[in-house]
Amino acid sequence: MNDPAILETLSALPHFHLLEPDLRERLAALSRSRSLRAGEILFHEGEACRGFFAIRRGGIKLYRSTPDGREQVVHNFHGGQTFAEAALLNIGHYPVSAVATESPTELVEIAGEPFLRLLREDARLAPAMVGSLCMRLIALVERVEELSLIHAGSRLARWLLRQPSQAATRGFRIELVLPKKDLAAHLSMTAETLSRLLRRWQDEGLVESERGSLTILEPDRLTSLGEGDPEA
Amino acid sequence: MNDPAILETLSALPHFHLLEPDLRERLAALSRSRSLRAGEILFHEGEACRGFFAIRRGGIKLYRSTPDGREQVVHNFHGGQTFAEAALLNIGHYPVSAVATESPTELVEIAGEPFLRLLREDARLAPAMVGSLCMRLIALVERVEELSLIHAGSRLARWLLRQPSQAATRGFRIELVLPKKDLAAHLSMTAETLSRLLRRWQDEGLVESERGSLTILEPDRLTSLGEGDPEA
DNA sequence: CGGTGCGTTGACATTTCTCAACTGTTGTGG
DNA sequence: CCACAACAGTTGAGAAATGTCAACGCACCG
Repeated sequence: MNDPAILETLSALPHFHLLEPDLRERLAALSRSRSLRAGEILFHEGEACRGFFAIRRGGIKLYRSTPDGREQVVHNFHGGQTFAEAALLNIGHYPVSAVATESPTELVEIAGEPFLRLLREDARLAPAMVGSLCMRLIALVERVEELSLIHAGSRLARWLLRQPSQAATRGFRIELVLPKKDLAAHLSMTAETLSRLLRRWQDEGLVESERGSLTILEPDRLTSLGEGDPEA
Repeated sequence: MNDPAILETLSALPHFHLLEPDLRERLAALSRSRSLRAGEILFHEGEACRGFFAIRRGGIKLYRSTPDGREQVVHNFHGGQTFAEAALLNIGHYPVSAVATESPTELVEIAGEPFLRLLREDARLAPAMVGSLCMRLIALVERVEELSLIHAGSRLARWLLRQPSQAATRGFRIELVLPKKDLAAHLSMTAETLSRLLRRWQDEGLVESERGSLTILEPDRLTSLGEGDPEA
């Protein structure tokens, strides 16, 4: 329970990394570690919200099940990210389901009621959260813009250019944290369409597509693809 | 400086409209009006953050200059929206540049340092902002879900069901605040596709489509359309 | 070695976009 | 009051993008 790793994980979060140590320790005191294997369910859509979560390692997929058995991915979270704060702070239940996507996936769960109490009692906590919520908002707005693009190629180009990338020999290399089929779902297209897009761009020398990574060779042409439909 | 319109503008913001009047007045006291013409720069990327902004009328474009001299549009804001909170609350400098896109563009600037002080001193302010930021987060997440749907019909059905509607004789009537072509763009489809969808649904007795309003006649079938692709 | 899951490719069906023409409304100026 | 332009909305025909289904290769893992 009193895992020092909890404190460490919390300290690294955008929500809390500006907090004074004593406050971080009070947060750690109302948190606990959880470990899941790939496929294990963390919570179900509609469940009462008992707390929110920070990811130490692994990944969590938020999804909603449709009546016809398909599932719609709402978001994927990875190490260093938090989720379900909004559920806790506003609506009191989880609006989506959450499942671990990797083995192991290690989480810190911050208990809901005690956290809300702390939020009311200590005036330093809320301002810190305001800041990090703003960051999340900005990221989501960018996602909306991206999804609003009509052409699958534009959406992919935009996504590629927004990824933090490491310089490589001839271009920018992007390590994929998702399998390509999940990337396709994230971009609201089928795995086949993504595959064909990447193949065409590779043939044209725009990108290099490998298993687990993508390399951007001609950022400028990608930018124009991302901006409009000209497709050239 | 002591423009009553400032108080009015601030009161209409989601961030602040639940605040007690005395607190709103303290906010107004540390705010000032600004007016720009199209093309005027509000702030430059990298500049120290002096405050954040609410738009009274007009528009603001946030953009980033790329090394090769081109500019990448990050977002466009319009009346009733706020921006640059994240810069103030989190990183201390503007990560993008901002320019007015219309003449005139009228803003309220909330001074950064005094605002942060007020945020620390008055414990009512931050929780209010956390609440409204969470609401925006949830709304955006729903929008992302909506846009993630592959079929145009699903997106439209979901949108229709999310609108606040007034009961009418036989169904729920939705007053359109946008022209249909703008609604189509919002749903990431063309005006023609929207028109054909509405015509088909009207022929099938699902909805009633008029200029300026839509009426939902069979919410249940719309729900199933919005949930999956069965299209029946 | 066989199984499982990701990624690719091909053939085909469907949706959706594009382009163009047409209608009806609204607003403007003579 | 009418003619006319401007614009939203509709409709049709054909093209293009994208989804669906099915088969296959390839890596990883027990």
